[in-house]
Amino acid sequence: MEKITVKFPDGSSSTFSKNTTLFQIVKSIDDDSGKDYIAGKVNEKLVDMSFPLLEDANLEFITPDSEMGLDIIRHSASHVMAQAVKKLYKGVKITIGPTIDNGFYYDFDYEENFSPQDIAGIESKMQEIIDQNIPITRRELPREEAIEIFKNQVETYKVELLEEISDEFVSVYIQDDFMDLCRGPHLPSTGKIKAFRLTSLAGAYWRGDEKNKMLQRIYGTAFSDTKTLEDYLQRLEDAKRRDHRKLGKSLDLFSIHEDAGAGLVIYHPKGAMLRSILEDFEKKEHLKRGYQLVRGPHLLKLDLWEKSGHFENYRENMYFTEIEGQKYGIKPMNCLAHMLVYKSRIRSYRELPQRYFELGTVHRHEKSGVLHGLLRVREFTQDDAHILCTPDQLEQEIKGVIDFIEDVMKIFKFEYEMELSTRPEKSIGDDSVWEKATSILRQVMDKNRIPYIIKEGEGAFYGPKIDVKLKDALDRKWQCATIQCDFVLPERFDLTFINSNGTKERPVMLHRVILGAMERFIGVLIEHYGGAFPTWLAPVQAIVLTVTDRNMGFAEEVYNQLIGSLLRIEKDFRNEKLGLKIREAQLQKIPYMLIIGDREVNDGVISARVRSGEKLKSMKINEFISLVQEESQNRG
RNA sequence: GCCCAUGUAGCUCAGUUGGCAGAGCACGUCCUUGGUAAGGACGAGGUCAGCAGUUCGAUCCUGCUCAUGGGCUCCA
Repeated sequence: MEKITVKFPDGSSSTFSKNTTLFQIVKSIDDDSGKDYIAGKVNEKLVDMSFPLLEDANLEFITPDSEMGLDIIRHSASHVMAQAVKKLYKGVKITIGPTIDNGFYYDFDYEENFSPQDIAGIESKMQEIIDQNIPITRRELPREEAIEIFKNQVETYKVELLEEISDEFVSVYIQDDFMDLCRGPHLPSTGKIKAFRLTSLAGAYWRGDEKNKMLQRIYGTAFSDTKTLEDYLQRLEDAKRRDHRKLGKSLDLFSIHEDAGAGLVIYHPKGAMLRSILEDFEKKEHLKRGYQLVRGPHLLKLDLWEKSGHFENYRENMYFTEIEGQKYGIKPMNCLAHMLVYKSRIRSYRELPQRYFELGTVHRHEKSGVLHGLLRVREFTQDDAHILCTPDQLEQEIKGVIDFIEDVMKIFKFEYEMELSTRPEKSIGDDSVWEKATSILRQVMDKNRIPYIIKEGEGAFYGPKIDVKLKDALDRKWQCATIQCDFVLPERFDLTFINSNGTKERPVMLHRVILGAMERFIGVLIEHYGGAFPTWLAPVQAIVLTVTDRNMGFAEEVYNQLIGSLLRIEKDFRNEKLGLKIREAQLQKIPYMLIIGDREVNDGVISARVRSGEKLKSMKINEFISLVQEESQNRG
């Protein structure tokens, strides 16, 4: 019989007869690791355990607890879920069921809507299928034959998918009477699923297109064992405690009122303070980098929005009003006024680039279903700037903005991902101009070796963009910083500058934000710090606590001296026990608690307790003031 | 906007298969003056999201509206 040589990751190798499967190899080799193998990687290609080796190969086995192993488990779990749903609900059609970060889902088309009660039933049916330990087998067959089979099963979505595949042969996976179109690999049998949970129910459009039918999506997750599943669910619970909506309430930062309107944020004193700190920070950082402050109105005449293309391309997101027969649009962006600043007189190339900065409040009509705490609102303030520069300056200006973003993200210790978005369907301007703008963005990213992913067709209507995405407590991504390269609006508004030859030339405009929107950034920031802001950001930096009523006089002096030094201080002189006051200050996540008892009054000092629980040695008030000021300066 | 769920005191949540609405925390008064995460007693607090309908009677059943949560689509 023909022999083949198999090499293992540890460098060893063995010979087997041709057609030996991975199963047989595992059995034959003396493996005392006690590990369960669920799939393999043959020459870097993932395969099932039943895969027969036909030639010499490098072979690696996949364990259930590895990243790839988990992916396979989850994929098989989604098949088991689909099988369970088909068994329970006659006439249900299956569509697609991929794995996602931390889990999987499957989309179903069924006349009646699933309810949360159905989920329990589906879970127990899945458990039955798992307990039966049904073998999962792969079959390759001609595409036409697969189409026939799925047609007979009235799985019209599968037929639709198959009709778009150009391959002559396709693979399907079969467990019992259930068959699904799938590349694989899969677990050898359903019993290998040791821990799973269905997590939620949602609607989802077929192929993600809102023109298509809405399907029913069931989300789930699976792990290699019960312990890791429970750890994961626990981590989710913990993350929910960092939710900015929860902390916004308990730390008394902001509220959103049904009476006032959805998506409209009302800042309470501490939230307003936090925002003000960020705004001061922003102004300084922009002035340091050669930006100038400008300011535009909230209403601009409709004609101007028509000229810019906003009316045509952005109308459904805008609010309109009418004053004395004149139509106005409420600004959803700040660029128009900034262009009018530029256009207010003739510009020379000598004064470019012009960098106009504004904490610009905008209103956008976001669809009701997308509103989300501070992260998606209808009125928000952007740290917006428009840079008007010569085409020659464009690259260095883009680089300048990227550096700015990196500097700021480092200060907050944010990790982020970058994306480059290209021309969308609904847009203005010539292809050549879009091509130019897109390639320069790409060029700057590549030149500076900044990793990014490309999002086709997701640019702004006037130009391509680079976005920075930050994650919330539940790892959902939110766009914050963005840089948008625009050759189109300068053209539409006939912006010019006089070049060194004395002739008129067209400037380029960069639209950019660094934090993005104050609301969204604050939302992400709250979750990032879990509400325990560093001293420089904390709306309340310290709280003065008395031990008994006797100490109030000196405590009041301390308090006054501290607020006099512009520290952000609260006081709690209530007739309560110290332990209670400390507990409440701790729950409010205040960085320092200053305790004033008889000892402190006698010595004219304060005793500070840090949020961490650490007790500092007693110090004079001035020492404490310097300590906080220094810490704030270092952004600690 | 679409799918599913939810909406009870300031907050977190019980509850009534249709018959006067409950707890803890917070709040107020009093007692207590206590040294690093919850001292005690008493008290006040509700159009059970809103509007309509069914019913002798609706917080509960039905419909619509608004809002919130998880997704989809869309965006900072």
